[in-house]
Amino acid sequence: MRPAEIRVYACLYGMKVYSFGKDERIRKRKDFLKIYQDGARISSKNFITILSPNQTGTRRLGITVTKSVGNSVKRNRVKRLLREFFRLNKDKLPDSQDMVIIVKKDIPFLKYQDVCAELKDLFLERADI
RNA sequence: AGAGUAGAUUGGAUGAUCGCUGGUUCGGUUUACCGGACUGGAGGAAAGUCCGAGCUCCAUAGGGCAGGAUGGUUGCUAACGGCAACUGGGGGUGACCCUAAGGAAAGUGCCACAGAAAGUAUACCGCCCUGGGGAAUAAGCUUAUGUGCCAUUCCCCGGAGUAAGGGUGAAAAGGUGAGGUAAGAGCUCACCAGUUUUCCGGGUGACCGGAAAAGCUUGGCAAACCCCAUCCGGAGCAAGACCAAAUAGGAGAACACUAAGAGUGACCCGCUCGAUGUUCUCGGGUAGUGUCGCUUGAGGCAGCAGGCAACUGUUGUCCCAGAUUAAUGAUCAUCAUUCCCUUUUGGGAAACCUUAAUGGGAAAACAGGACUCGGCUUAUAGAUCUACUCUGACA
RNA sequence: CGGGGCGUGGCGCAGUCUGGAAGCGUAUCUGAAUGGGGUUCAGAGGGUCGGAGGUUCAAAUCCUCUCGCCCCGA
Repeated sequence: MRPAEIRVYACLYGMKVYSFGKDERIRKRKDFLKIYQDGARISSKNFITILSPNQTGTRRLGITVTKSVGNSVKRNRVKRLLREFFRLNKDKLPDSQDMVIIVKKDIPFLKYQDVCAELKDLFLERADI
């Protein structure tokens, strides 16, 4: 099913495509620990991504930003950028998959385009496999 | 014009698309979601957590003793270690700035090196007087005799006085002058500086101004111990209150018994509760994307009045974040601010100066609520305003 | 929210309590020794004592404020 068709179906069932509700977030410490144990890790320049299948039928995102990244303004900005990327590109990701993104320390000031380019490379590669 | 001092304000704006989150409401459906509409959604420091309070709980906290904090005065305040005004001291040409600023004649302690001595002043050198011994010398007297006496000078040993002087040191015991003395010394006097006491005047007060007396002259350090005055019970929203099912323990009261232990996060006294057993009554510990606490408050804004001011009173008006893996974002467009480049216009011989416009590009800080307030401190691109001072020039 | 610790040559530390010349090890450089290197020996250089202010005759040390780092408890 192509993205355009998903949007059509979504409109028919009254669902928003680019929303990002609470169901799509990983919010429990237990879940995080489980994904850390079982998931497959992919490292890139600024992020470490952990992927793990789940049984809920939805794609879920969790973000880990430690204190060493910077003060709360920098941490919040990185989280917002990653959330924005997930929100706009989640229809290209496989179903029933949990995804935790860990932000490395000492990263430079990122724009949205930088995040987009880095993560798109990553997931296009996986799609080919 | 330049340099500077003090204080205040602001911390980009609008729109579109896609999202996040609180509230109200409507519909679907049904007790949990979905959708629609309307509406609210970070700061001057939200930060650091350095003080002070509210609020909550802990036998409502009484006494003692530790410990801690504060330290000019008056006022403001719910309170403060905060603020305002004033006083003393210090700095600056000045606007102005800094100031833990009670007590050193309660006690203890410390003051390196140097120096005689670093605190009940001492007595090493020096100065002066004097006892004894020795040496030298001119005159006089004397004698067998430079033998003795006397005088002067020097040296050695001892006694008494003195604090004027002594390359030091951060600091040396009031300073200058005169008298006085064997030599000296506030020993005495004059002037000056300081201290204490008393009196007069001003001020609510810190304190200020003036007068008199006492020779009184007493080093510094209490951000050394300490003394004095005032204040402080402890813990903190992870405080604290509540909740469905299953499983099975618990709680309260009375009686008996025990006096161990616990409540008390400095300790002691005091106070309160009581291990265990029996009987009766009640109905829930744990758990959790749980609920409440959770945002209306010593609240914001505007006007008027009082006060030098901090601030207070009063009237009107407004409701302005409540997340919990933790919400305010992303993209685009336009405008405004600053800077750079290009071209054009005006002046000029040129270098260049300057006004406006076109096009292109770049920059925009410090920083994100987590129970709530009042302060303090720290970070901060750029922009704006007010008052004042000094220097230079001109009138 | 509460509590504690650290900051001194390039690196690791002492000195701070009780104020009085800033030191130790290692590293660096120079020389000696060796055919050369290492080890060893001798010598030298290198410090705003995290920052600012204050007290004091005098501050790494005492006091106040502040910056950064680390740890612990609920």
